[in-house]
Amino acid sequence: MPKRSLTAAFIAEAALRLGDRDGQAAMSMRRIAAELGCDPMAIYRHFPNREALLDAVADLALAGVTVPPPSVSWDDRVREILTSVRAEALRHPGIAAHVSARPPLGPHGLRLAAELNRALAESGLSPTGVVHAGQALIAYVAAALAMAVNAGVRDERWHRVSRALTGLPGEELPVVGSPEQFRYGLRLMINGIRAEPDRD
Amino acid sequence: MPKRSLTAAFIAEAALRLGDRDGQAAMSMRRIAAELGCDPMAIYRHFPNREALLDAVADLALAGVTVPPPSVSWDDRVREILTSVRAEALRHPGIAAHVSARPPLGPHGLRLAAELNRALAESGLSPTGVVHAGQALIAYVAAALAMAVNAGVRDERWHRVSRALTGLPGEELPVVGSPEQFRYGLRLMINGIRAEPDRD
DNA sequence: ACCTGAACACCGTTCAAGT
DNA sequence: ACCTGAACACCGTTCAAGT
Repeated sequence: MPKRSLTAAFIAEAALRLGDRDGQAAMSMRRIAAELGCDPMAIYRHFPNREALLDAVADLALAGVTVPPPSVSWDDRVREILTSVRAEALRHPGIAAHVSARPPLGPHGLRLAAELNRALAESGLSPTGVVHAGQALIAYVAAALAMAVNAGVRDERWHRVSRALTGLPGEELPVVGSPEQFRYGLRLMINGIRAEPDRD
Repeated sequence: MPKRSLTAAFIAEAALRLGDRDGQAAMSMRRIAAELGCDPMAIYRHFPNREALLDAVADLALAGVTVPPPSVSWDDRVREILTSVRAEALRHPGIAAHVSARPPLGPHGLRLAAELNRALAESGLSPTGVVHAGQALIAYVAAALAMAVNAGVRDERWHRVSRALTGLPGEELPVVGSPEQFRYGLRLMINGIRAEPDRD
């Protein structure tokens, strides 16, 4: 047998590669098993179900996220962590949607959530404020990521309604899910944190 | 034949009711057809595919969203519209996840996006700022809604990481996807809009 | 011309049968 | 005891056959 005892990590890595190559539609138990050259049921020996496997793959996609050193200001650290999360997830088209749909509860996700909270703790927010703001920021990144995955290209109907209200020509309107749009929302939230009353 | 010529609206309404009763798993073409007492293929006469049908159902779920009169301040209008969107979507468990996953491009969604933009236009943001901020707010609502759908209940692992950083007892931590958590993030964004430099 | 439903090409997961 | 793969209970959608 050429399959060498399967491990959870090996399965998740193969699934990530498969998704990078063939996209989200390829992330079925049957096709992942085919990629591994094993029986679909062999995967269930290492993961209770498909969702658990995808959670592991999603966490793997966050392995490359860069965290700035503590010498960097708290708001730049928040910005860089979240921008890097979005960018890393988008580098893995097969799993990006799942990254956006699930809480970051794998080892890499928890590490990043901890780093995010550590940065927010320096903002002067109250302890509950830190937790609230951290969740709000994670929610925002998740949504921006989902928009980037789903839209990607400019949607004419979106533009029609925006144009009607602002009078701007369509070319100047931000693309849904674009990096510029992402950065703007992030700035709003960080500005909002700075404006919170319970800061030092 | 008791089925009386099917219309798109009639199909969408039946699907919404079915989802309210039996949840997200019931929203398959086959089960919706069974609810209607028709052949699954009859639906394709009115919608090109399942996604188009779910888009229509999602828009229907937004029919009851309340929009405050223009006499209300812009920030209260933003808050009320978005809070109402979240609440109305959660009243329809079969379609809430789809509402959060897709841009609001149906008639009700476009109406609400227009109202949101109108309110933001009064905030003093530049025209592009209005569009950016509107998209960021919609992204935030979508993510908060997805969290409420997916989590709902407290997730112990989330709490573990938050507790480690803040030293708070678990009982005081916000529940992921809770209304309080939603309101906090919304306040951050509105505060952030107020802090934008290009306001009047 | 319109409509139906059988069929296609898949799913995730269970479970009985094999080693 | 462990593992395999056939089978179950579904999918969304195509398309040929019927009216």
